[in-house]
Amino acid sequence: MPATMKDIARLTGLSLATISKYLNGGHVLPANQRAIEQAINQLGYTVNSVARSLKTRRSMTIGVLIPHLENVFSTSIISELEDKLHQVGYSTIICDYHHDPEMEAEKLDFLAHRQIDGLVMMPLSGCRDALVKLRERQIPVVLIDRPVEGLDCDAVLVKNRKASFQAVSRLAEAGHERIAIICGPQGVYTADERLYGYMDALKHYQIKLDEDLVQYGNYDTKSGYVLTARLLDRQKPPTAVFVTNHEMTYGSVLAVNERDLLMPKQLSLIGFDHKLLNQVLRPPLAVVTQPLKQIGQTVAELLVHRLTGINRQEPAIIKYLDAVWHDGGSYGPLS
Amino acid sequence: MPATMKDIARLTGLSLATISKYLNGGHVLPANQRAIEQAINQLGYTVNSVARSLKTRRSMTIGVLIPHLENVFSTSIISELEDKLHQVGYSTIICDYHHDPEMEAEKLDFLAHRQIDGLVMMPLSGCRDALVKLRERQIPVVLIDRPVEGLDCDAVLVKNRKASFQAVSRLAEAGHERIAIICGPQGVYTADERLYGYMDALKHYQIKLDEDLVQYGNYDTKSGYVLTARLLDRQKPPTAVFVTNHEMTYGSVLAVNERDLLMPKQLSLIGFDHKLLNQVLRPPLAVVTQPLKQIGQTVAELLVHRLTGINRQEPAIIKYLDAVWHDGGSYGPLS
DNA sequence: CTTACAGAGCGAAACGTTTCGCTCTGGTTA
DNA sequence: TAACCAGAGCGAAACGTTTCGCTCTGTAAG
Repeated sequence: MPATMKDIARLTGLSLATISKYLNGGHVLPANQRAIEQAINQLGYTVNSVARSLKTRRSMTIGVLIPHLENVFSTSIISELEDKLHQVGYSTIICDYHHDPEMEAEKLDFLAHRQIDGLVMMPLSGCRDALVKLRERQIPVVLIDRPVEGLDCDAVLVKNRKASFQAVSRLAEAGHERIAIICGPQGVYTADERLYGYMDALKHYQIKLDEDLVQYGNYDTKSGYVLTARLLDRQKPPTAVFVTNHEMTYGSVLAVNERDLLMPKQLSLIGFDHKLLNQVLRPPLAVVTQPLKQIGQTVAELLVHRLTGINRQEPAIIKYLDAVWHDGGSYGPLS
Repeated sequence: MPATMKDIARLTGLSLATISKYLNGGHVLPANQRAIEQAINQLGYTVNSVARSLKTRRSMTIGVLIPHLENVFSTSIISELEDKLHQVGYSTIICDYHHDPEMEAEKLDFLAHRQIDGLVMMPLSGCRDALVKLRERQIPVVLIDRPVEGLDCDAVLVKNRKASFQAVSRLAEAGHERIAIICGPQGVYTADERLYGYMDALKHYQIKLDEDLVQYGNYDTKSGYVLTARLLDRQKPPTAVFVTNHEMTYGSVLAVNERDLLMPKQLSLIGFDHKLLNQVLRPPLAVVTQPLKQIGQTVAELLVHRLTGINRQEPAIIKYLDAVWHDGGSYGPLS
């Protein structure tokens, strides 16, 4: 059995209170310090963090609930976040809900039962009630990517509308008037914002909106592939396509490759978040990416601020971060 | 403050023992069941898992220590593992050590202090002593990818030697005699195995080993790029290259693309693990991949077996899984 | 010399749940 | 009717740490 503080007490003749005081930075006489340290080394004692958590009412654990762990968007953020949390002594419980609303609710419930000190979440759908309950318990919540209506908590969001506007502007400036967009699902905050940015750009460049060029996918590879194929196989295909997330960008490239279409001569394509395709394809795919490391850092800062602050009742903070443009040769003038 | 079992006891007039018995599946009279359930609903009671962990000496938490969260190899496995653990009530603490041996040791120590019930780890280097201590505490450990010398614990490994043999055999069968390999660091189990498989194939096809065609990288994108460039820029470059991990494969493709070399006419290239390049590039890059989902499942099975088994002293189990071949047009006959 | 105060250590209780062993009750069997 | 047994509930203690309030001691100041 692992040594407990009682074993240290027996070996040193000191009280539990003194040993605890020493371990937690209190002042203890030098001779007692040495005796405690020697006993710790001798017995290989480590604090039982569970017992500590029970008494202090802090588990030193943060729950992180994400829609898909294999998504680069998720992993870059979590990697950054886990480091930052570790630096201040927190452990990170990971839960992947695989884009499934029921699993989202199930794993949120699971985390809520775990005495987490805080929650980081990329929400998908209607978990507002469960989140409100967490907030009632003064558990800090930081949302990533999309806010939850009616929930007063911190969030780190990307300026998706602006990013989309800028990407589509590139296509418009290259002379394209038949610019298609492959959106995410209607009603999803990020998808809506990216669509609005597209519309903003069309309006700005006085290009008439053609509803047939607006396709709604599920933010997965397959819908990127299928919708791109559908657009390209039309009698009157678009001359340019803007794809609005990482997975659909990949699917789109698959469909383009399958038809051996040359970019930018035969089709202009701009993707989202898929930085690898910006670097591997010839010509490089132009992509607009979310600043993943910065998101992770910002989330960590917000959360740590809440966890370590005296007054946890400050108003919610919403941070908007700019996307990053990675130019490439996948779009150009009409030919 | 969240309701405790004492609040339920007050409301129902029942003892803590009865309530606990009910919550943990024991038999309680129907009238008492109803009273307890009603009180739980009324007060929004949830079990304090920290208190439960202290008493039961089980945290229901598994530590997962990996070298790089942004690596697809890691995320696929963890995604699978997290699901399986969740299904049996365990939470998954993630720790990313960024290929840094000191951080590996630090985060292993961090996890060891966390009363984890088990550990899953992709080891990098000399953490044997810390792992031995965990094993002494009867904490199940499952290693992924590489064993640790002198450590008696479960492991899930891929037949890297065989995978390498098979990939290089393809190049040999296509007639190549100047086949280069970009290995990982010497002394790293997987790197050594993949090199041995290369050597086995050369021997099998009676191709003389040319040490200049054996390059040692650091299993990162940069070394894949640099070493491929070095090989290709020689006066007498290899006609074929086998790159032995995901990141170096990507780096290699970057170097090939930069020189506008055509595959397979000017160079035959086979990669490792980078399934995306198998699907996106034209022609598709031939790759041999590790069966990530299967690894995750196997790890979870081993661990759950240890966690739920009566006799935790069974001999260590080492599972070897076959790699998967994804054919592509990136290699072919000499031209 | 006496008083006051600060430093140091300690005992006891608490955190919220689980579990063991005891007691009681009701039903069944002889 | 009496004895036995199983089911049900309960009280108390335990898990390992933290923290509060009390006591003691030594030093400095009046």
